[in-house]
Amino acid sequence: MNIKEAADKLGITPRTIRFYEKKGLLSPAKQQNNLYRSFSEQDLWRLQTIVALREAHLSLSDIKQALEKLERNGVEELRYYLEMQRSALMSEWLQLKQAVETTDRMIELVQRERTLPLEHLFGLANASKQLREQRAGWKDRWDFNRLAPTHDERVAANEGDYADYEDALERVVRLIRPQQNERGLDIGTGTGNLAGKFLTASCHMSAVDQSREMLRLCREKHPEIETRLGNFLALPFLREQFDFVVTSFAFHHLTGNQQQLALEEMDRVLKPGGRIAIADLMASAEEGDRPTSSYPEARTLSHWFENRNYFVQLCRLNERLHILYADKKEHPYAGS
DNA sequence: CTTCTCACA
DNA sequence: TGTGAGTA
Repeated sequence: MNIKEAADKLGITPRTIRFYEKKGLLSPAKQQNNLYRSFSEQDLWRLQTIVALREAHLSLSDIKQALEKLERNGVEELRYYLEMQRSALMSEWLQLKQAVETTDRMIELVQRERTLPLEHLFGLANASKQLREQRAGWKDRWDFNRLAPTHDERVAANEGDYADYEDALERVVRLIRPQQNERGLDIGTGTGNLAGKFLTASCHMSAVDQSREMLRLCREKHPEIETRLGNFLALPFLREQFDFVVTSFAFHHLTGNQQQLALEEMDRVLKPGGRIAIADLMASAEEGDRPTSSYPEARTLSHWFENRNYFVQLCRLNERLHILYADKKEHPYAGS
């Protein structure tokens, strides 16, 4: 099959196909006499895959890698690339959303003032820029992919940061009081220990983690859980999807500013009337131990939720370990 | 109809 | 990440 026929079949131009070939995504045989390209069924299948993945906005170099791995290791690898892409798109989408909000505020500002409020405008721009950089600023300084194979042993040891681990997970479940067929999300799920506990209550669980290896183990243990690559700062879900959102032993990996963003994200994906539980190492304000600790401060987190019309309940399991439970009101502006 | 290259956004 | 023009 010649190039034009192939191009027509796929709804692209011959020019584009040659371009993909130059980029190394494709190498159709050439006829001996005239050097015309000749497309086999294999080539066509490959082109179809490329076109499909382009539609998901994968870059050509990503597609190239995905195709190579797809041939060697099968479909599982492709799934990884698609999940990566989903996570990246979600993150871009959040940034666009933020840009829209900033623009709205600029419009409002310009409309209100008679002279051009340059300083104020610039302030808005800067705030937006900082927010963007914080979102992009997540780094896995611990290499959780490497930690994944031994993670469950470590939490079972029940010491250090993971003291009272099981107890904390059980209490999160009791606080949330999962009902049949509810949708739940576990963020920073690791190997799915917390998310797994909700399966017995017949909930549909989704689990997010930034570590591919952790998620692989999670799927082995609990095939029913829907796993997604992603992190706190750009949850790969649309708004108001979940009846409850939980997280355990993960939140403290964020910096203070990132924690604010993470709370907004949890709030975004939670349905009205939904519940949130955060089990993690926190600083207790009463003790005044904040200066020595980089942990989130329990009271600050509580206030964040209270200011947004949540009913909040805080309990403390040991020196550091707390569980913050927050209940989102059904109608946030009722009565006003 | 096809090839390739150079330039352009 | 593609496209358009010009060539053979």
